Amino acid sequence: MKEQKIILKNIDSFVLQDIFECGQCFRWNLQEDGSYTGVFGENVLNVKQEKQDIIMEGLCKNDIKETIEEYFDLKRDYKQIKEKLAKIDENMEASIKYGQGIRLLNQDLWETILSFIISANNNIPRIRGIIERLSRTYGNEIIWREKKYYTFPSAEQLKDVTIKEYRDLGLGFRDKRLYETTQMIVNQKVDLEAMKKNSNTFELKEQLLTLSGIGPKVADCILLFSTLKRLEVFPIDVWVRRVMNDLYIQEPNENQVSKKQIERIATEKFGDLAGLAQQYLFYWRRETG
DNA sequence: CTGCAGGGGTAAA
DNA sequence: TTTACCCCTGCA
Repeated sequence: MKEQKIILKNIDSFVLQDIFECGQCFRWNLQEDGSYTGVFGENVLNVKQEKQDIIMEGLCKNDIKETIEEYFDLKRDYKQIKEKLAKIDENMEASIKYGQGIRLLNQDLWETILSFIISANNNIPRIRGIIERLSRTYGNEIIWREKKYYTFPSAEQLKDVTIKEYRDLGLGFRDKRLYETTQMIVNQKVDLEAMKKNSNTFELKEQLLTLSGIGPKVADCILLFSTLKRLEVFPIDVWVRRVMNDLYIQEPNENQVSKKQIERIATEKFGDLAGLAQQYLFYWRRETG
């Protein structure tokens, strides 16, 4: 672990608020100066934007350049993707204009699995609080610039945590789900390392669905927001249902619209970029009402 | 002040 | 296909 710094100049498609507030992550905190500080893996990082420059500094386990290239998905050409999606219709054009700085983070698979189990039927402030307490209680402490930070606890670190302890942490009915999923992963009923090498998206989703607390929506979020990075999946939550119905279906009661129907339209319109289209539409709709 | 709906769904009936 | 679910917040 050593203090490192990197400055990205003239980088395209990179806006802090878009990246950190678009719903894909829960551990990046807005600072008073407009920068964000977060913990991912063993790293603590502060990211700020000054004119055209993105300045990143913090404690990194490995080389900061490689670390952030991977985490912030810097090798992907978002400009090209956005141009392609914007041509589809005026809705996509508007949503991309709004969230033009979005990048889909490559987040640790294990952390993403637990985070999105916690997210089920929950609101963002509470999700963030739970994850913070979980890290503070069971993760490793890192001190940077005289402040304490905590890594997200590993499966091994959570292996002996009881359902009651989760409940006391404020997890509510998700206590059992966290416990069961952790046991399944520790006992290799689901092999995360094998999943990272699996190229079959359908198989990956099937495996995720065997874990407690993971249904179709959470599975898709994990496929999209973790290092698995499947851009073709299309997580459907209340906001996506709403925006898709308003734009493309116009059923008076949006709850009547089936997921199958939404998925079919998403695949037809957005193809293998459905996941990114979902993120632009979701962020646009949730932030602008 | 109390009551209640609803929130980035899932599991069980 | 429907319903309960832990906890917090906003609002009647």
